[in-house]
Formats: sequence, structure tokens, C-alpha cells
Amino acid sequence: MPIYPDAPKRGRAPRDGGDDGSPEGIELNRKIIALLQQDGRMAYSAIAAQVGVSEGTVRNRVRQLLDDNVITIQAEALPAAMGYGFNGLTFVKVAAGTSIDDVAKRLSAIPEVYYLIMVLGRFDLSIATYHKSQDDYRDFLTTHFYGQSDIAGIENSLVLKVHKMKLQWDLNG
Amino acid sequence: MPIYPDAPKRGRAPRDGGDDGSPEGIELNRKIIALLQQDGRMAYSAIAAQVGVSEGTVRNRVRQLLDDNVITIQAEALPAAMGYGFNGLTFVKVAAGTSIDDVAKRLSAIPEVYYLIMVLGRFDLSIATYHKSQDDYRDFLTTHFYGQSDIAGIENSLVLKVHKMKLQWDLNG
DNA sequence: CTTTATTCGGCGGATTCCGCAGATATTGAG
DNA sequence: CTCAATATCTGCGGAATCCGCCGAATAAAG
Repeated sequence: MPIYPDAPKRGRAPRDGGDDGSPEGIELNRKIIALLQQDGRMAYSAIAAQVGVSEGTVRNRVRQLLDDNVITIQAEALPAAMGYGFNGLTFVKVAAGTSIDDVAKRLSAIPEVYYLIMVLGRFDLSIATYHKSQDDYRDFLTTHFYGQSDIAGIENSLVLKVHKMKLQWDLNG
Repeated sequence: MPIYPDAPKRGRAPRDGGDDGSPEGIELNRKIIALLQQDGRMAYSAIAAQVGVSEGTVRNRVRQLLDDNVITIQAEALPAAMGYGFNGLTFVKVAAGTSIDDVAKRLSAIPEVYYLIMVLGRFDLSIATYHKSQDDYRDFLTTHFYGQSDIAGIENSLVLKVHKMKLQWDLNG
């Protein structure tokens, strides 16, 4: 049950768009998700009470949302609290004739990499990493970038501060 | 009870470093967090059974970790599933005489912003955003950047693909 | 209207959560 | 070393929650 269904199917569809304010259909999912974004451990019954449906309904919806990978409910650990205080930023130009996806895949497998995107512009990949120290960052660079045949060049920077890092949406936008 | 305590205090301290393999002290926190990173709703009793302590202990540890902001347990929604398929990247040079933190704070409050960092280099801030369409991205730029007195200039790019995005650490590194 | 497929909600039992109090363990002081 | 102080850990009992199941309700297609 994706938030945005692909195609209409046979059978009962979720009730939707009650303009009387009653929580229904897709709107219901949005409200449930919004609550779980505040507290991932909130009791189903508490959610049910707030959105105005039964506990079983909330449980079913959440299960489907999880199964469909629309949402995930996980603990996030603050890197700094875990001893990872050095935050590197590396821009990569992939070597000609090499698959960007392959390089991205190789680098994604590195634990220190927490954010890796393919971008438009002078470089192909932009990578944010966490390390315990500056030395660890240097080791990271020498091990995975310098001298690697699939990489044409890199440029480095530092993340001085992470102001925001959330995959949470204003679902009523 | 941070993972890395600031200073020793009086009183009982968490048992630590049992090299017999029994889960104790800081190691215990790491194991609990690791499990919650897989399933944020895992029952305390289930966690307790796996790490070898009582349910109450797990509950207390998790509560403290949450209170100390070492971890958060929240639902994350997949942007694409929510209809946000356009992924913008904006680099900002803050105007002279303006506090970078203030600008960062202003922009962090925008729902579409999911990743905002202060960086070293030609620009001050790097911002990743999700939008429903290219038009929405343009609106986002014109509303919050162009013509704003606290911004000296911006440069734009696109995130073509997010290969990896996670705030989860190999706690045994 | 009838069929079909899916959601919704209530019900029971098992499980889990929660606050509390006592036991236990560790640190610092005398 | 001994003792006091402080914080953690665990067990317990009651309340709340979770879970599977089945029938009722609802919406789309024929």
C-alpha cells in the first residue's frame, strides 16, 4: 500500500479524501507516519486514538508501510557520541570508461561512508564520511581513492557542522 | 549515560570491559543500539534475551540513551514514495557580516531541506533538498535564496541518485 | 445487482511494558 | 581497609499493549 498507488486494482480501495476532517485513506497513512516520525516506538493504540481509527487498523497500515519500504523505523546513533568526530567530504571524478555505478557501489560498501550521491557538475560523486580522527580520514583517502584505477581525481573538503540530516517530510505539504 | 562519559562521578559505574564475552557496560549499549538499528520497535525483552541482561535494564539504558540524545528512534519516509522525486543541491555563500549559523538555522526550518551542512571551501553551506517537481525547486530557490539579504550567492546542482544515506555506525569498528 | 478483493474493527489470550523497591556493585573518603 | 554514598541491575505484580483471527463493511469491476 504505497502512499501513491501505482494503478487501481479490483476490490476494496482505502477510503479517501473525507473533507469532513475524518482521517481516511492515504491521509490516514500520512497522519500515522507523522506520529511515528516523532516517536518511532509510539504505541499503536496511542496512534489509533489520535487519528481516530482502531488499533488493529494502525497496526496493519504500519506493517504494510514497512513491508513496502515506504518507511523504516530504526534507531539512529549520533556519530559524535560514538566517537566519530571527524567529518570528511570527498568529491570524485570517475575515470573515463568506468561505470559510475560500479564506483559508487564499491565506495558505498565502506562503513565510514554515510552519504553518497551522484551529482551533476564538475564531479560525479559526492561523499560524506565520518571518522574518529584526521588520521583516519587520511587512511581512508589513501586506501580507497589515491592510486585507484577507477578514479580520475578527487577533491577534498570538510564538513564543519551538520545542521540537519533527516528524511522526514511535512506530509501535509 | 553517554557512550563516552565525560568524567568519572561518585557511585556505581556501569560494569565494563568483560573480556569473557559477557555483555557489560559500554559494550552493552553498543549491542542494544545495534539491535535497535535493525528494528526500532524491537521489544525490550527480546533485546534483553539477546544481550543477556534483564528487560528492565534494557529499558533503562534505552531511555537514557534517548534522553541524552545519543540515539533517536523515529520513522523515516522514503521521499520517492511520498511523491518527492526531484532532488536539488544548493551551495550557499553567506553574505559578509552575517552569521552562518543564523542562515543555517533559517534554512534548516524549511521542510524540503533534509541535509544541511557547513563546509570548508568556496561556499559556506551545502544543502540537499527534495521536491515534487522541478517547478517546486525553482519556487524553493526564488523564495528562500534569490533576493535574500543574508545570502551573497548560490550555485546549484542536482542529485542524480542517492546511493547511500544512513546514520548508522559499525559500532564494533 | 452481483461478484470480488481488500480494508476495517472487535475479541480473546499471550506478551510486553511500566513503576517500584530491594539487592548489588563501584567509587571516593576517612 | 572500612564505610558511606551513589548509581545500576533485577525481580515482581498490575496495567497496558500487541498479535492473530474472523466476520462485517466498503469500493471497484463485470
